[in-house]
Amino acid sequence: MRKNRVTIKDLAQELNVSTSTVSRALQDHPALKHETKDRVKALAKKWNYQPNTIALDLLRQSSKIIAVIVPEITSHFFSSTIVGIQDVMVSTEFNIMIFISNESYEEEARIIEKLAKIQLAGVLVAPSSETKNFDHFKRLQENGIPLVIFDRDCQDLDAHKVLVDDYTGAFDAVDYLIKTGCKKIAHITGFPNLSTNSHRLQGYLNALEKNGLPVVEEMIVYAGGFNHEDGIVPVETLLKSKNIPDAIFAVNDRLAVSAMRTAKKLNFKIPDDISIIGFDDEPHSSYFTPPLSSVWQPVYSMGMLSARILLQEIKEESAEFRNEVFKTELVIRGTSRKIEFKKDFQNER
Amino acid sequence: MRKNRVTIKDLAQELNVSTSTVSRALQDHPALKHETKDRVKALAKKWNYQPNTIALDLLRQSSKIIAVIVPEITSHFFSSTIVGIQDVMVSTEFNIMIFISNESYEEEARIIEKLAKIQLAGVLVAPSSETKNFDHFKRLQENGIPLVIFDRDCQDLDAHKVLVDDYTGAFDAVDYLIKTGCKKIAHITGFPNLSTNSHRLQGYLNALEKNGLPVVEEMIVYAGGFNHEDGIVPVETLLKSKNIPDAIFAVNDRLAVSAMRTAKKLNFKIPDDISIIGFDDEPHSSYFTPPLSSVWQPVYSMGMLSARILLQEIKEESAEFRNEVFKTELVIRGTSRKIEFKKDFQNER
DNA sequence: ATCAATTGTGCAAACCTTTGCCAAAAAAAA
DNA sequence: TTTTTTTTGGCAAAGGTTTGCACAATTGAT
Repeated sequence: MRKNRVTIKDLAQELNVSTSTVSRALQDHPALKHETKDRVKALAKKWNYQPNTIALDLLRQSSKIIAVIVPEITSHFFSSTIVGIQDVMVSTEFNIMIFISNESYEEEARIIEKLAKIQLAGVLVAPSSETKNFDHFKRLQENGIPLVIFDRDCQDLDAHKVLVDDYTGAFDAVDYLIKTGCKKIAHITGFPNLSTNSHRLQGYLNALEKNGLPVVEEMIVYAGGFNHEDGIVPVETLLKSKNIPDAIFAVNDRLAVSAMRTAKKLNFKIPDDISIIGFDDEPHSSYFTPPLSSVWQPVYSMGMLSARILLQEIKEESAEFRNEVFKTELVIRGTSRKIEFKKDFQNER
Repeated sequence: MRKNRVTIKDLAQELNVSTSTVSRALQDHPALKHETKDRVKALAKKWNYQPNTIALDLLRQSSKIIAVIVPEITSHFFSSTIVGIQDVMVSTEFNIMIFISNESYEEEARIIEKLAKIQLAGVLVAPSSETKNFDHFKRLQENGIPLVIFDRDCQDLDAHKVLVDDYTGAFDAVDYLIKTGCKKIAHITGFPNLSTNSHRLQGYLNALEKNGLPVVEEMIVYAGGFNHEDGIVPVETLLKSKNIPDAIFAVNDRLAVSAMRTAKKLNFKIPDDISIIGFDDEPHSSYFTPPLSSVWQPVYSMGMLSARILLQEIKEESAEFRNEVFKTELVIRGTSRKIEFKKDFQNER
């Protein structure tokens, strides 16, 4: 079946030298005649010699594999992050192995269990929304496996972290809505356990407070998940209640989109009757009618930086854990009103 | 740094037996006293012994790694396929390594070059849109590495293939448009080299022919890529020409969406002035206004089947190459008219 | 008591590569 | 020529596991 690979022994035999000479020749060891080196290299090339990675890994007691664990892969968010990671890794000797936790703590723990059997160079993980216990991550660290947490924070876990400033992103969005005249702003959020969600909620709350608006309990609704379907019922309830909001800030674009559809169905005019702002700024968001306003996150850069930090840690264990936080950007499109110049001007002074 | 792993030698030493005994005990070898086995197993458990994968791989001269090469990962299509693959692999001893070719032949060849250095168990690949030469795939096969091609066909390459019946999918969509009264149907397509594109084009052409409609050269427009942006100029040109279509069949949803937006901007009513049908049925397609009609593909199943066929081939080389073709499904929503009963009835007889 | 059959266990090779140490050969110095 | 230095290249171990072969010990049969 598998063709016999050319090994260093084959070369040695053919050239009547020892395997060590061949090995050294291929590595340009200084203590070797040039002529010998050249002969070896020539034959290696001719026979298309490929070093046996597995043997090398065995020798070094570690493979060149980096595991990436994400809650899901079908959203633009995580797939783009993976592209960022891969784009960094592709020019190195490392390769990435992808695992999907399906937002399940159990699955995540099982994956890490499985990883323990493989000897890998490092792990990048965006924790599942259920993950409250970090022992499995700690075990990894205790075994000397470099770890970087990205996107979602693990409080009380000492590790390298690459996050997004969700708080400010949310604050700015809600602050913007208020500046355009909205007074009753609802917030659709998800699993409260998730750092990204709780930070966005906090941003929402503080923006209300800063602008002297009251926090109304019923205006904060929880969706059961991150997908379009998960938003329909909560939003419908909200828009059919006595207390109708004049704006919705959604924790992500999918929920924002389902809010849009529900609002339209109930004959709300967007953004005149109700403004909507999402989070993530997915590529198709600008293609909806009206185009969705959203909070953009530097996902690709986040993936790249996470990868770089991990590589750095693999190269040399660092004394301190890094904690990088990326800034978001508010992208205003058609689902929110424009700030009028006069108003803005008044605010400025 | 890395903690010392427990090896079979450690166990052997502690129990005063040879490593072979330990090895056999852990494998429940028949020629071993029960008592010995139990003692070994107990200690292995107590010391949390984990077999060294690398050593095993070296022995078997092959790792438990499967490479998956896709043109991109941010679309719903490929990310879902990957989920299908992963869902099959997760319950096996195999893990997947993902590589992204960015629709580039060169990159694809480079990846395969890189793979040759690693000894892997098998490869799953959706070829890039530029790939016309299959020597790199053949080289893989010649080296005895099991290979499965999915989504995109490689004509003249003998390999396991898991594809989608793009031809019928397209035919049905266009046939449907004609049944709803459309007479001037345009088609936005992409790289003609790609099997999926050419099959969809063929389905479009044959549907016209079957219904006695003429093929108009200018009605077939080529977009430079698969993304939203790539559709804007071609569609604008089309809709501003003298010869305005009454329907657009797009080769994928992204282009369909950009056609929708352009049509709206030019004040076309959808579907009254112009019908639109896409391909892929991405999850958010139904959230546009009006909701996009599209051709659904069983992406998840395709990923799963590809993975299963590869596993099968890894287990035992099969005599024949399999060629599986999945059926699509036409999903009619708001961007295309409904078939009126009478009309349908008339057509039936 | 002797031999054969059975059962349990160990030795050592094999998988491929790197590398510390040592020795042989060559060159330089005396 | 002899000694010293330098250059060159080989030996063997190490990394963890499996497994064919052989050997030892036990049991059963004669």
